[in-house]
Parts: sequence; structure tokens; C-alpha cells
Amino acid sequence: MQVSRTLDYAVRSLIYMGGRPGLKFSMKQISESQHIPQNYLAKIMRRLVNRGIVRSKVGPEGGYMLRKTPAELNLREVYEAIEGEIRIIDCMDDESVCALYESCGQLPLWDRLRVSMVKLLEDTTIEDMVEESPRGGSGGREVLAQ
Amino acid sequence: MQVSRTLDYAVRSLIYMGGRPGLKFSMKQISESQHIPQNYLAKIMRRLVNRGIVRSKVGPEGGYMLRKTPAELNLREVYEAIEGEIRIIDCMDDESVCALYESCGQLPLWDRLRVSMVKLLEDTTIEDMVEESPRGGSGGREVLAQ
DNA sequence: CCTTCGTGGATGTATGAAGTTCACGAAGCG
DNA sequence: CGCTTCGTGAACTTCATACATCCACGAAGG
Repeated sequence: MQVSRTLDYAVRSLIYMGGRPGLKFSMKQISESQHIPQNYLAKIMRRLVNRGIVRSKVGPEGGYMLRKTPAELNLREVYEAIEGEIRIIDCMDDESVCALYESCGQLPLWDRLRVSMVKLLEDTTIEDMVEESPRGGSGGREVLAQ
Repeated sequence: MQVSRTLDYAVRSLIYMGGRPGLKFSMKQISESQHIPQNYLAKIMRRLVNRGIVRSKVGPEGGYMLRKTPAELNLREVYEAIEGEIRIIDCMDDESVCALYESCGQLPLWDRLRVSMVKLLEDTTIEDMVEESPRGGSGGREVLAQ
């Protein structure tokens, strides 16, 4: 019942970017300032790009930019971009995996847990997290968007 | 961010036992009715025994009994018996694992998530779950406690 | 003293997270 | 144009751990 390091990397990167909204950041900038292996960060960023959370630009002076303002980007979107749909236990919405589905008294609990988690994630934006970062999310140098 | 199958097994077994409070159940009864590999169930039950959640009896007519009533046994105890202390992310309470601990804007979110999860688990008892099981938690045959 | 049945530890397996490598192509610059 | 920068996409490796199995042991009842 833990959040993956991959999600942590994604959130950290977005907080970093959200600290200077409107700017463009190279992979190197992000990976070095946030201590994330660059090649691994590449994979994470691709998911965020495909989900429309960030915009990418290749070539010299390339990098990434947020597509939304930090206040518009909530954590549920980020979570789902990285981990897929939120589920607490496999048999949710899929009774084929469990012979005991019909008589399972656990599901209501796990579903309540899921709902409260979704709500919390939805109610939290990158902006909220930037504000909660003692150093304001972004610490390194950055480059103006083209 | 999923619950382990092991916890599912533990909860399922306890709901089963809670459906007929005060009775004793053999490993075979539990494993067969709940579709849990018996040797694996043995390991799970040992954790519940060590945590004082169930009582065991060895030898002929041996088996397991709940130590508390289903209404007294909440899910937090069960969760912690199986998974250990509830944490959403590794760096919680342990800043040594993360170079960015001081400036981390994520922690407040993960902590709110943890708190709401703990509360939900604490507020849910085995009795609640027995009542939510369409077949009342226990379906097979059982043996009176000695 | 024989059978039952939980105990404890050693061992096996398989899946997925985390990380790496590399050839490719888009794009700016001289 | 040709060089360099830098993200893309896919294949691949590594490693931890969840899940499961096996077996010798000992407690306890008939």
C-alpha cells in the first residue's frame, strides 16, 4: 500500500516546474535538480506528455512545459497518468478474478477507501504543493520559454 | 497503491471466523472455504496469532479462534499485523532516505492520505464486514470451541 | 504411542518496479 | 548544408519481494 517511486518522481518534477510557471525545463535540469536518473525521467515525461499534462519540444533548447497552470493541475490526473485508474484491490469492477466476489464483505471498505483517496487527490493541485515546498518548488536555473 | 493479496486473505479469514463468533476453525476449514493455499494461510495465521488477534490450538481438534469479538476487532489492527505500520511513501518519518526531504511539498498530501486511511480502517470492524457479506461471512461447516 | 495439526524455517518462482542502452529524428545554428 | 543538441521509442537488464511450497518438528488428544 505504497506510492511508487515513479509517481514520486513525476510529482516532484511537476512541483519543480510549477514553481516557475510558464517556463521551459530541459530533462537535464529536472533530472539533476530532482535527483532522478535522466533516462528514467524520460520514460516518465513521455507519459505526462501523452496524457497532455506537459508539452515537449525536441532539439536544441528543447524541454518540457506545463500545459495547464499549477492551479488547474490536480493530483488525480498525475496519479492516473502514471499508475492508471485508481484501484485498491484487483477484484474491483472485475468479478472474474475472484470466486468469492458475490459474498465479499471487504469490497465496501476498499471502495470507501478508494473514494476518499480520489477526493483527496482531486482536491490537491500542483499549486498547493508548490506552496507547501519550503523552497518554493524550484531551486535551479531555468530558461525562458521560446 | 494496492492492498496485497496477503491482507485480503487475512481479512477474508477473519470475516469467515467472525461470522460464527466463539467457534474454532481448523486451517483446512478456512483454507478450503476461502480458497487460500493452506501452507500460505499458515504463515498468515501465525502473524495474527503473534499479534494477539487470534488464539491457536495445536494437535487433534486444533485450530484458531478470535480473541476479540468481531465488533472489537478493527481493520487497522489487521492491516498492521500483516503489513506493518501504515505508510504511503518511504520517506515518511525517515528523512534519511531522501535528499529533498526539507523542501518536499508532497509530504503533506501523503500524510493527509495516510490519516484518512487510518481513520477509515479504524472505524471499520470485522463485524461491519460480516454484516456486509451477503452470505454472512461464514459458509462452511464449523466446530464448537472446546 | 499413534495420529492429528499447527509451527518455524528454508527454499522456490514469477512478476513488476526501477533503471539502462541505443539507434533515430526533429530542430536550431553557423 | 552539416553539425550538434535533445527528446523519442523500444528493447533489454537487474533486482526486490509477493506469493507460494516443502518438510521436519513438537504439542496434544484418544
